[in-house]
This record gives sequence, structure tokens and C-alpha cells, in this order.
Amino acid sequence: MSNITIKDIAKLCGVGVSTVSRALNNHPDINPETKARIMQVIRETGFIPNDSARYLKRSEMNNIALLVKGISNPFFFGMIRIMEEYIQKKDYTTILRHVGTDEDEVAVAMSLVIERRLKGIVFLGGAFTHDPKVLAKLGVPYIFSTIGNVANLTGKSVKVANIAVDDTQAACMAIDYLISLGHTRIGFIGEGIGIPSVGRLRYDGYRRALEKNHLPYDSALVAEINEGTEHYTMPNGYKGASVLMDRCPDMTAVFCIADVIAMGACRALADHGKKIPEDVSVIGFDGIESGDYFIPRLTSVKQPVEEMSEETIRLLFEMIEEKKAPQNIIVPAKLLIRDSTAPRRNGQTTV
Amino acid sequence: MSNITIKDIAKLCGVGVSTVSRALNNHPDINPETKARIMQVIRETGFIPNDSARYLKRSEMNNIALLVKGISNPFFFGMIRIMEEYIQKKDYTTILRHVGTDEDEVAVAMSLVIERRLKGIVFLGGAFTHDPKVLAKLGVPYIFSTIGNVANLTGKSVKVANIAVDDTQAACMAIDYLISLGHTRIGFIGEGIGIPSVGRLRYDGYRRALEKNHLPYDSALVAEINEGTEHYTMPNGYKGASVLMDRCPDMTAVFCIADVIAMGACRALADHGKKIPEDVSVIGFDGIESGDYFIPRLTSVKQPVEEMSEETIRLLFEMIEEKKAPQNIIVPAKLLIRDSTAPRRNGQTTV
DNA sequence: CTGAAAGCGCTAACAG
DNA sequence: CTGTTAGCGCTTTCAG
Repeated sequence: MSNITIKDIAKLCGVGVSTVSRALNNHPDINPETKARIMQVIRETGFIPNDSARYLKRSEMNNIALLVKGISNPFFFGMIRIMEEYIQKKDYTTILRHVGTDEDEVAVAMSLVIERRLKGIVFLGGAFTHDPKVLAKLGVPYIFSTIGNVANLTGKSVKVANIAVDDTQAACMAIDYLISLGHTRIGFIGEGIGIPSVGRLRYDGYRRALEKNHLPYDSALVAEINEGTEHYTMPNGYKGASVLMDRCPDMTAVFCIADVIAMGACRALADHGKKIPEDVSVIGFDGIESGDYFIPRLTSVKQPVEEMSEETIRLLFEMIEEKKAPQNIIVPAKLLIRDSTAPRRNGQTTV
Repeated sequence: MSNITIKDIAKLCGVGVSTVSRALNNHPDINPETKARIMQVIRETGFIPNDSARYLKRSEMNNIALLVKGISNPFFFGMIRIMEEYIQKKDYTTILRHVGTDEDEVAVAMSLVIERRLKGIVFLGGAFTHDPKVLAKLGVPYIFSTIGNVANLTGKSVKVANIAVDDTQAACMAIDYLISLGHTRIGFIGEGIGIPSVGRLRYDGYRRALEKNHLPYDSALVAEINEGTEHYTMPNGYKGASVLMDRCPDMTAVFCIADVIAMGACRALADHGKKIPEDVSVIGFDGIESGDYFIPRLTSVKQPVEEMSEETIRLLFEMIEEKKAPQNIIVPAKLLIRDSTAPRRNGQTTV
């Protein structure tokens, strides 16, 4: 066990600890030769400075925390990777933390603020059920990304930084598209309908599209999934589609609030002898990369991952560096038409 | 910003800091009433103890680190979840850390040992290219899980704890199965063939099966993927299969060293008008859950995730608590026959 | 049962 | 350019 400390290095080099510290932290006020000698000893001994001690001492640290709710959803992978890149470009360090479904992300954020002297926080995923007072206690700028538009969610404009697609409009667009293909019995597989969440917003979009097109709303066509610790999963998609097929054999299309859910749904449809898209059209949400590898390629509402990630970090840094006020930004979603959707065939029944 | 410290709490309660510390750490030597009063104030103020300070001071801590190389491979999800559970059952805390492809996991482990007073380390994924001397410096028990059998990899028995399936035998079994279905032109999509890795071991299994069945080895049927920072990805599977189809139009089956690679390969095959499994059989490795949702359901060599995870933690704790010597354990892999493999049809060409 | 006091390893004034 | 020193917030003896 290497319990070697900065003191040992100092002794070994015949210098003071502060000189070693300076070498370690690339301070300008140090003789290059001394520094080289110290670094050499550090390398030889395999000395690693104790971060706990550093964090304890340092008054500030260029850290940004990324708190992700829903580790298993591949949609977040892309977001995380891109954000990390941007954060690094800004010469900050990313602290990535996954938050369990039952964990309170704001509480986690709070400890991180104390722990790691955060400069800012990005909340990724999860529902918007946070007490503004608790949020205010965080003491550093934070931004919600891909959790839905806060204003729409809460009914009034909150002074919370937020970036998302217009989930309602995006879902509406997807349903519109299905309707334009001739579908009238369209299923919905979702989650979190009863709470302020993207699931709710996308559900609203579903209803809005039906209304707009003068199609009746039928609750039998709506499946809400809530099994397991994570809801955005293939098994849940499978269950949702199974339920829907049972209840509505005349369903010719189904909208899923996430691509992973759509994939599970596809499997269920195939198991029931349904061909996709010939018998049933399936449309997902997110536009994740693996949807492009699925058979059939998944039609999906694509969230502009690159743009959202960049905007998220840009806004956060505006708040950090220029003390700008939190903003609400809506980025455009795009319908990605691939192979899992097709016009309704004449042979298909509509009761 | 909550810069409230243990001192503030002490003052607020009119007690000494050590008493607050005792309350915080469930020490026995404290008046229950005093404790209750302190806990009340802590709750009211929202005080969170600074972990850096705790880690700095505490001499030991029941922490186990899980170092995962290859974040995007869903195979590790299952392993992680189960291990976390076992570790928690042992009343230890899991420290999960993802390691980039280009990062040195042993170096990361070293800092964690210093930082977080680790009791043990699990290395998940990655190749076995570690210097035993550096490993020895870690100073705490560690175990390699799912990185291939170290003895087979290095040619001599190393005293390093290790748990894995017999990758070579498992791959051999998969190829055997394909051959038993009548296939003779069998492709291989792999990675890390030149280094001590599971990729190498599975490649050995491929060759062994061919030999055993007196089938010629044809390097044109072997695709090695090495693009991007992560190799176990669908795009890489896509590329591998594309290359193989170009080079060997007579290929009627393909073995992929991972399910994610197999999924990418399936997509490429489908894009080239090949039906799976009618035209080409595809077999993966790992047996991940989503393979069951893929269309067609993926035939795969299943690694016993539950058993491996449990054994890994059990062995690690044997080393920690009973100071047992490191062991090498082989767990059995199982062929999971699903829908992506079928007998070679008569119509299929074999040059 | 409780408080005072001594550091854990490091950084950052401050004084050479 | 470099060494000395005072803590960062917490846990843990050691005396009461």
C-alpha cells in the first residue's frame, strides 16, 4: 500500500512541501530544474496525491457534475459523451454520477456541492418534482436537460434553467404522421402520466394530435408501464404492447415514448405474429443510435443530442461565468422516418 | 450554499464536535436524548458531512471498487447490478468507476486505494496486460472478472485472482454448433486478437473448432475491428460483417465475440439482402437481455452473469476476510439457441 | 457519557 | 524562487 505523502517526497528531494505542491499543480513560481527533479521522484515512487485532502483544502475547483437518472437508457450515453467533451474543452472536470430511480437527485447534488466544490450542475433525466426552496439551497448554477419544459410542466414560468425539445409538440408530430398514413387506432405506451414528466408531456401530445384530427380518444389504447426500478426498458415495452394487443386487436400503429420501449414493443408484436410495419407501425422517441441497427430500423422522434448537449453546457457556463439569468430553451425535435412505419393497408381492420 | 459544518451543529446544540460526530456515526457511547436532539438539528439545517474530510481522517472504510472498462457494453450492466447487491449485503459500499479505453485501470485503482481506503477491487472488462509488480503495489485484494482466464492468457499460472468462463472452449462450442448445422464457411468478427484478451481466447476457440472438424482456416473469413474508442459496438459489428460479405460471398454463418457486435452484423447482413437465419446464421457472445428482444432473437453463448457476479464477490471477500490465496475460477458458459441460427440450406453455396 | 485537542494530506498565504 | 505555517472538516484518542 502506497501511503507515501507529499511530505515524503519533499524529504526525498530535500525541498519543502510547498515546493512539491507547486510542482504538482503547475504553479509558475518554481524553478524548472527543481520541478523536473521533483517530478522524477514522484514518478519513481509512484506517489499519487490524495484528492480528499486536496478537495478539503482547495477553496474552489472547476468541477461540473452530471447527474443522470436512468442509467440503462442508451439515450443518455450520447448526451453524456458530448457534454463531457464540452466541459473538458472549457478546462473543467466532469463528475459523472448515476442516480437511482428512488434516489433524490437534488440531495445527491447537495452533497456533491459540499464535497467537490462544484461550479455547476446538469440534471439529466428524471421528473420535475423539485421544491424550488431546496433547489435554491444548492448555491451554484444548475440546469435541467431533457426532463421536459418546466414551464409547461408546472403551468407557470419558473426561474429554472431548462433545455428540452417540445415534448408535447414532438409527440403530436409523430401521431400526426401516423394519422397521415391512414392509421386511426393508434396505441400509446408511456410512463409517468400522472406526474410532471416528459412521459406526461408526450401523452399530452398524443391526445392533442387525436383531437386535432378529430379522432376519438380511447383509454384502452393507452398502456402505462411502471414495473421495475427503471421504467424505460425493453421488457416494459414488451408488456405494454402485449396489453394493448389484448385489449385492441384492431390497433394498427403504436407510439412509444422511448426507443427502448419501442424495441420491446416490436418484439411483443412479432411474437404475436404481427409484421412490422405491414401489420402494425411502431414509432419511438429519442432517435438513439441502436434504433438504426434494429430490424426493422426504428422510426423515431429524434432529439438533437448534439445540439442539446452543447446548449446545455453553453447555458450553464453563461450562468457560471457571466452570471446570466436561467433560461428556458426549446430545441427542435425531428421525425426520423425509417422502416418501422408504413401506410395502413386496406386489409387492416378498423372496428 | 450550505457551508455549514459539524462545528456549527455543535454550537447550535450546545455540545462538543465529538458528540456530534458520535451521533453522526452511530457510536454507542452517546446519550440517546442528546443524539436525538442533534439529529433533529442536523435535519433542520440540512447539514451534510463533508466526505472528503471523513475519508481523509478515517483509517479504514468498508469500500469495494468496481472498475469497469467498456461502459457502453450492456453486458456489464447486469454484472454491476448484481455485484452491487452482494456488496451491500456484506455491509460494504460500492464505488463504481468507469474506465476509458485509453485509461489505465490499475492506475485508477491505485488512486482509489489511496483516496477511499479500499478494502478490495473488482476489475471488469479490459485486456490482461498488467505488470504484476504494479499490481502488487495496490496493497489490497483484487480480482479480475470476465477478462478471460489469466493462466490461458499468459501461458503460465499467475497468482492473480480471476473468474471467467472458458472463453476458448465456449467459442469452440458455438462454432461446433454452427458446423453441426452444416455450415462450413463460418465468419469470425472479433477484436484484440493480438493481445492477451477475451477477444484472443475466443479467436483461439474459433480456430480450435475448425481444426477439430477438419475445416480449413481462411483468414479472409476473419474480421478484426478496432475503430473508435470502444470496440464492442454495433457500428463495429456492422463494419465487420460488411467486410466479410465483400470478401466471402459464400459465407453462411458468422460468429461474433459479443452480442452488440452481432446485432450490428445482423443489420449489415439485412442491408445486403441476406435473411437471418435463412441465408446467414449469426451467433453472438454474452447472452445479454436485449438479445432476447432483437429480431430475430439472437443465438448466443451465455455467460452466467448471476453466478459469475456472486462468485467474484465471494472470492474477493474470502481474500479480504480470511486472507485466502487468490484463485482462478472457471464458470460454465451455455449455448443459448434462439432464432438467429439455422441449418445450412441446400441452396446455399459453398465454393 | 462528553469535551478538548491532535492530526489526516494538502494548499495557499506569508515571509524570506 | 523557496520554506514555514495555518488551517480545510472531520474522527478519534485521552481525560474527565
